[in-house]
Amino acid sequence: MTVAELSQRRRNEGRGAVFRQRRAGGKPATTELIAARLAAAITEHRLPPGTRLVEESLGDVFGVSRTKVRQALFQLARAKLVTLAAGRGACVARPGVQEAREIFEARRIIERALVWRFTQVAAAASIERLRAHIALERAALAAGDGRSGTRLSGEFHLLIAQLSGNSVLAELLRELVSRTSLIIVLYGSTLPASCSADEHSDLLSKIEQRDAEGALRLMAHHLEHIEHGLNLREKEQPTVDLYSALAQT
Amino acid sequence: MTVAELSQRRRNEGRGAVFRQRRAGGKPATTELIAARLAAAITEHRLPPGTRLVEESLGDVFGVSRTKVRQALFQLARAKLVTLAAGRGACVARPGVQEAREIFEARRIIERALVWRFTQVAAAASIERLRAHIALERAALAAGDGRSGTRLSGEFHLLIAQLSGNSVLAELLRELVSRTSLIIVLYGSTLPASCSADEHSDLLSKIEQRDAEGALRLMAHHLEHIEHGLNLREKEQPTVDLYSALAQT
DNA sequence: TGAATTTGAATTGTGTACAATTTGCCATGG
DNA sequence: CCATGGCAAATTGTACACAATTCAAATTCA
Repeated sequence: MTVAELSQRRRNEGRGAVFRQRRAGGKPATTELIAARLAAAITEHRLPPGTRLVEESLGDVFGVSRTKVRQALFQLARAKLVTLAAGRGACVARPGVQEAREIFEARRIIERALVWRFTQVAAAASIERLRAHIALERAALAAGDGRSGTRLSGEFHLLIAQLSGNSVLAELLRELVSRTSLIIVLYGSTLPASCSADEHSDLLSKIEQRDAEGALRLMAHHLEHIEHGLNLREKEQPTVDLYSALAQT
Repeated sequence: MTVAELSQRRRNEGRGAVFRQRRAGGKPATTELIAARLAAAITEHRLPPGTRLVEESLGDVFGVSRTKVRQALFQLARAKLVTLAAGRGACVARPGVQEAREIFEARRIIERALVWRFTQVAAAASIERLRAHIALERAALAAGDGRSGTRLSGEFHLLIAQLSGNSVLAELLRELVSRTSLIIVLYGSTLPASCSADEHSDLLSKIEQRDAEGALRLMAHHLEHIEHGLNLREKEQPTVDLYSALAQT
């Protein structure tokens, strides 16, 4: 059932409370849960960029009133996963190529530093944890589950950040990773996720050998590899082009 | 008039609409404006850490209903400037020493990279802009305006980020800088802000000479200087200490 | 006295009503 | 046939009402 159909159904029933109560066995969803569910749906490409997010429809989906949905949307707007046009509602964000490049640059800066530090301080248990994660990635790929593969690939990077012991940086990186998944669906990653798993594995080897310099280089290379697999040509921003075009006439 | 008094006054008048309309000549404040005003008040130390932020009182101050204030508080919570305890309202955040150290480490990582890049790409106009900013810092210091001095000092770092042409990183840094000002008021900066202006000036010299390596080193040193001027001893979390103290008796 | 409990004021959490705005559609006219 | 204007539906923006919760002070009982 699509979001639009749900919205229609709600209207047909007059007051939506009946429908809302029928759904969801347990307690009503909190604002954070709604934001998390929406964020997951966006980063896992179930809600493609540009999708309109109508408050009341989402309220029906989650079994709550617009109030909580609205708060969740504001939060996601701050995380840059949705764009809020005043008086015009929310859409899943569509980061431009400029923003995409900046995000990759930011990731290179942050993740190089993180992997450098991690290589020096990582306990054996942490390395084991990463190895297990890579196994999950491979399993998802073997099962042909590309969606899980993409998610797990992002989580690998996040895991390094969390295991490095700087939760502030880990939090910053979380935002960048989720925005990256938006970029990937927009500018099509040509490289199969399997490359990712292999490169993750190589990176882990360097970390295990305590080769900080090599690990750093591999991480930088890995991120560049992902970025170059995208089609980041300047084909966007019709608005600005239109303005300048009109100014000439 | 204090926030508490405003709250009282509102109650005394029965319906607050009268008071609310009397205030604020122009149009009602938007959610973003409220968030920005609150953020400014927090980072400029007019609202010290731990201050309770009662929704209705703030609503009176800004001449709006709780709805907008609430949204603004949620935004600030995501920016880590306020903490939201469920059912217990909002307080100005009190970052712990661990978080403080992590924030400084994050800033070192990001700002070293930014200053490196800036040194390579900075146009003459950008350098001039920074020089003018340092003049503002010195003027504030000469006038004994410590509050403006602190704000301007933070803005210098932000300016480098913005002029480096990566607005994603600039945005990340903005959050870190505002959290830093919270740390400074909590853990008391012993060093006078004048040091900052001098160090900013030295940094700008290196940038002007296109000495990327030297500029990078100066920036790292500058941030360490600020951090070491703080008293980041493990003196927090009285709750845990109380528990262990009671267990002994 | 002092610990437990009750009570009530203050505040937050949530839904809902209504106003303001936007948008698509249709009629009207050039 | 296209442009224009205005109506109607849909959607957002905001305030407000009321329920749920928290906190502290007063009260009660041992």
